[in-house]
Amino acid sequence: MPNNPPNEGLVTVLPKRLLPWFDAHNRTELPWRRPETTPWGVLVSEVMSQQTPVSRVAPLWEAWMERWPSPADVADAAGPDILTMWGRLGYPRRAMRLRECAQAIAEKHGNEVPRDLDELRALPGIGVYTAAAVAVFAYGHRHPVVDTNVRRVVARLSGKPDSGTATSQADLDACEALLPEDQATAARLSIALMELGSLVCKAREADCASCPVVDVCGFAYQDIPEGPSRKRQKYTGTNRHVRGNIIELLRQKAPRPRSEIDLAWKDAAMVNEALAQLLHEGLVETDETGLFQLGA
DNA sequence: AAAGCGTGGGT
DNA sequence: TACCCAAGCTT
Repeated sequence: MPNNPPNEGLVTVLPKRLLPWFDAHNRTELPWRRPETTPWGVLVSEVMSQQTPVSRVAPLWEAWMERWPSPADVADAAGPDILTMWGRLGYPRRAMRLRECAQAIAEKHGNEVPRDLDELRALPGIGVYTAAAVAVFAYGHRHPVVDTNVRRVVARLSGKPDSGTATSQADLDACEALLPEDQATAARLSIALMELGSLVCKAREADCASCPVVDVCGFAYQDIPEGPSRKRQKYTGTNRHVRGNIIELLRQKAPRPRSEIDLAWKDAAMVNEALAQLLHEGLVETDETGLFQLGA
């Protein structure tokens, strides 16, 4: 009896079960899954989806890609246009970083999204997850792609509670150990794992009854205590709330005088603080006459 | 390395 | 009503 590593079975079973399941349940209506989508389109979809539900991203991605199809198009766009187009997706700094990313690709990579994981990781706004997602989903490479869905799925498969914290090297290793050797199969499995977490093995409630790998899962038949959940952040009444209101005001109409910025929040001191930050970060600026507008 | 960064839908 | 959750990244 060979002493196989514990994941040997799963490595064989997962593709056999998950790939057919994915063929049947893959959300092909997500616009970036159309076959003609470029690597840049994939990258944009991933950045927009950072901490934002894909249902809200989809329509915006369509409009964005139609207006600015390539990195060079985004690189040349004006700041106020970028921020207005981004709309209410949230975390507007992502939009500005996406433009920086586009500029780097246009200037240093010949307007082509790099294939190499480290080159991707070096781009503004691209972290470990997004770099892997682009390398795998756009180029079909073999890397662990670990977002909150995959982290949860992999943890549950092995019968452990999801850490609920930021992805660790151990999470990456655990995922990598589940990938088959064949590149194309590994890439397909990576999307399937994420889709399973998104549609079936959900955070609040795992729908084990409709799971294609329920019989090999360490979670399904056990009472796994939930791990410490990620620390939740307040929004109502916080600095972020004020910042959001100010940016929204300027998306609606700009330029505006300071007196109208003060309408964003009843606490003037909080407006002062938030506005100072936004000016410092370049999300807001003043024109020659001292009126406020979205940053260039 | 913990904290900060938007927004909205579901329960 | 609150709270949870959503394809994370940066400093």
